[in-house]
Amino acid sequence: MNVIYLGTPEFAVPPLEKLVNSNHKVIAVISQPDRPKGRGYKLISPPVVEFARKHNIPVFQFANINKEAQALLSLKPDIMVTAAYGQILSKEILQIAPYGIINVHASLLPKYRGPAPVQWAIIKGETKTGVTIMQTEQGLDTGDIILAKEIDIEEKDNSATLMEKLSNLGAQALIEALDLIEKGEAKFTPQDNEQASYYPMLKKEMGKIDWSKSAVEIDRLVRGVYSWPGAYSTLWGKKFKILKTKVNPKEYPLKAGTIANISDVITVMCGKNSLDILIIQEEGGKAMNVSDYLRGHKRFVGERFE
RNA sequence: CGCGGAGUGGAGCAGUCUGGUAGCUCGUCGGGCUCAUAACCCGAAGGUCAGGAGGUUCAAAUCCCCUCUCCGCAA
Repeated sequence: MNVIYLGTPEFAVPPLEKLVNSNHKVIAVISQPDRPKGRGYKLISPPVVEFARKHNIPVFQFANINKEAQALLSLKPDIMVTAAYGQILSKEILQIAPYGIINVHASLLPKYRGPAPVQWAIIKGETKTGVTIMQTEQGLDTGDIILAKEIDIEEKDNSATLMEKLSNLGAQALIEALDLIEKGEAKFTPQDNEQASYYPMLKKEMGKIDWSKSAVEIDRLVRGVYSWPGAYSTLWGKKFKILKTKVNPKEYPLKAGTIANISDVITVMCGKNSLDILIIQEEGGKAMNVSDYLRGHKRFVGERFE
């Protein structure tokens, strides 16, 4: 089938790659416009655009796709695919392709609808998640389900590693779904709205650690908000990113947030149990193992994260 | 040209304001002690202090100028 692919971030690259190498043909890639990013506000193209250019696939970066129905129609797609595209599609756009439009979503719908399903699944302590291929419709992630694939969330997974796994799993699921649709064998199952949950985009402040919470919860937060926005806390008026932690069952008779012990790691007392910080990044500095960090910094047992 | 921090032996840092023999913790290598050890003791190697045959100076890691690189904020 001739496919128009709509996607933007890193997550959307593997499915596109698999699609390019499949029997289906990607006739166009649509993504968000380049945005100023990073130091100096340089204009950066979305990862999907970079990929498409390398493979000589026509790229469109519409400011508002809903005004471009004619352009899409003239491409004559059989079907369209969305994967973390980033714009809400109008009814008109949804009806352009004869086979409609399907979406790759990184959760087991109807749970974890919304733009940050992977992060939230980790933060909430889920032990499994997955990808769902469903119809794209006007509601956010509410369309009928074509197929889903499960995966376990491991203790060591953070959003970055899990995202990568789900992205690859999603790529596989997407091709299967397209094949089913092409053969006319796809079944469309409505979502059970009773079971549905929706979680919003992460905000920067969500990375701030509340040490009065349990070590288990904080560890989930650290893993869930990695690598954006990243968990952080303040010490000596400086912001420290906390990139990797491990729950430590020890309890100390100290206020939450207090550094209880220093060895190869920094152990901080939490609301319940304590947390070993393994990788830390001081404001302005680079990320490093705590054991390295400690070599050049004074011991600071008894100090307290705010 | 958005704001800011930083580049010093293999690692992490101090020294820069108040120019004048390059230092700390760890690692590495050799030796000692020990039943033994990531412990302890002694010793050694290893740096043109990011780069500029730049400026100031009797003298620059340190003050001034330019370039490169890394990072935090912001987006």
